[in-house]
Amino acid sequence: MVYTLMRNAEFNREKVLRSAMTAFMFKGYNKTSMQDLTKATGLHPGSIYCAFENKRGLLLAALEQYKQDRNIEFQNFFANEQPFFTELKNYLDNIVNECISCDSAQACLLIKALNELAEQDDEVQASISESLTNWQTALTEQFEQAKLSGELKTNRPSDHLARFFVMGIYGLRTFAQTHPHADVLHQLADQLYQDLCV
Amino acid sequence: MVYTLMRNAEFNREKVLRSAMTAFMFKGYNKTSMQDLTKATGLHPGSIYCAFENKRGLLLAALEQYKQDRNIEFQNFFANEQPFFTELKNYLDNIVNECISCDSAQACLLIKALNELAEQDDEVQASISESLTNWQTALTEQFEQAKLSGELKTNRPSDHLARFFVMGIYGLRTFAQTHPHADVLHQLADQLYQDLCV
DNA sequence: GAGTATCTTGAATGAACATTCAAGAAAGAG
DNA sequence: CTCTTTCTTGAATGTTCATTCAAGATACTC
Repeated sequence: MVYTLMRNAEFNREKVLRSAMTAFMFKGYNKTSMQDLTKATGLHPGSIYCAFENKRGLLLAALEQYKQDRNIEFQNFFANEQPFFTELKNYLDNIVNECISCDSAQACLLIKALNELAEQDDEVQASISESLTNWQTALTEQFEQAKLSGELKTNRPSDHLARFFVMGIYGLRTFAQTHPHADVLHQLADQLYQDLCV
Repeated sequence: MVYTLMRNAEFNREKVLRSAMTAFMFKGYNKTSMQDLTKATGLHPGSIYCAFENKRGLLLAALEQYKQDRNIEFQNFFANEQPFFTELKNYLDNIVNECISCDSAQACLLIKALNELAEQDDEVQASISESLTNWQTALTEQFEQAKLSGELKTNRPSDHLARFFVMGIYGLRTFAQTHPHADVLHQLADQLYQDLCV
């Protein structure tokens, strides 16, 4: 008797991870209890521990899923179907709107978790830093491409531009948490855009 | 028999609040236990509850103390004893060095608590937002003064300059948590400075 | 020095928490 | 249909936490 094919877990891993993501974004990692997570994911404690080892493992898995989802979103914004400046502006506008919404589900899990856990957990810190660095690199490539195509004229190196842009977005997201008027956020984003693209 | 003058609390309020500040900055509000706080402050639970109502009250008091301490620091940096550009550069350099140190005691409690608690606690959010707005206003005044004295030549309004500077610092502090090379932080701060003062 | 109002102490309390585990359900193989 | 493996379930566990409170210590008034 050889048993090769056995039962699979019944839940949808992506769905579960996206529910966990929103739960973590809503209350932060520490304030999100296992009870919150069982409610959000629909999984029972045992299933979570079986699939993800523990609460921290669920966070790490959710971070991976988040990273993947945001990557796909990024590729859609920079599909090279429109002029670079238009694509960059749309991308930034989207972030500004997420900020304005004040909806925790539209925040950035990476930044949120980084701020909460960077000093507490080296592995989480490393995972997040890597994702953010990849994002920064992807932006660098976009700036570089725009320079090569002649759309972007500047003597500043592409990686400096990407870095500054990233810093601006970190700042924007924190600024948004002081609940400023939407105009203020638009103006700040616009200034960031001008600083990079003129 | 009229008893007017009674015993005072024996602890030094400022010292206690500064200890609490560092404890909160080290682990964040939620992860800092009352046990951590009794160790850090040297106070017994009962004393803390008597003086500050509860853990949250201690945070609110610590935030007030932090705000006051940072205000004094700000006044020292902008004492009008040196050219505006020098003072601004020194101020920014100081922040960059705090970022480079990776010492949680040198982080910004306001930003840290804002990121952790903004969505959870309206009163804490309001207290922090007010402090940060005051800081921004103080910066606006410095830019305005520099324009009046002819040191700063720009057609951008002072409050826009201050806002952008503040956003940059929020961004810088988050960026620092990804542990970049010190040069990168210096370069980012320099670019922020250039963008405002040219 | 006696009396009293106030502050200090830290063990006790109960709630909330992450995690475990044994019993039950389900599905593929023969 | 039966057996075995795997997954699911959720109550039980032990820990940690914020908070309380009654007993003790202290300093001021008269």
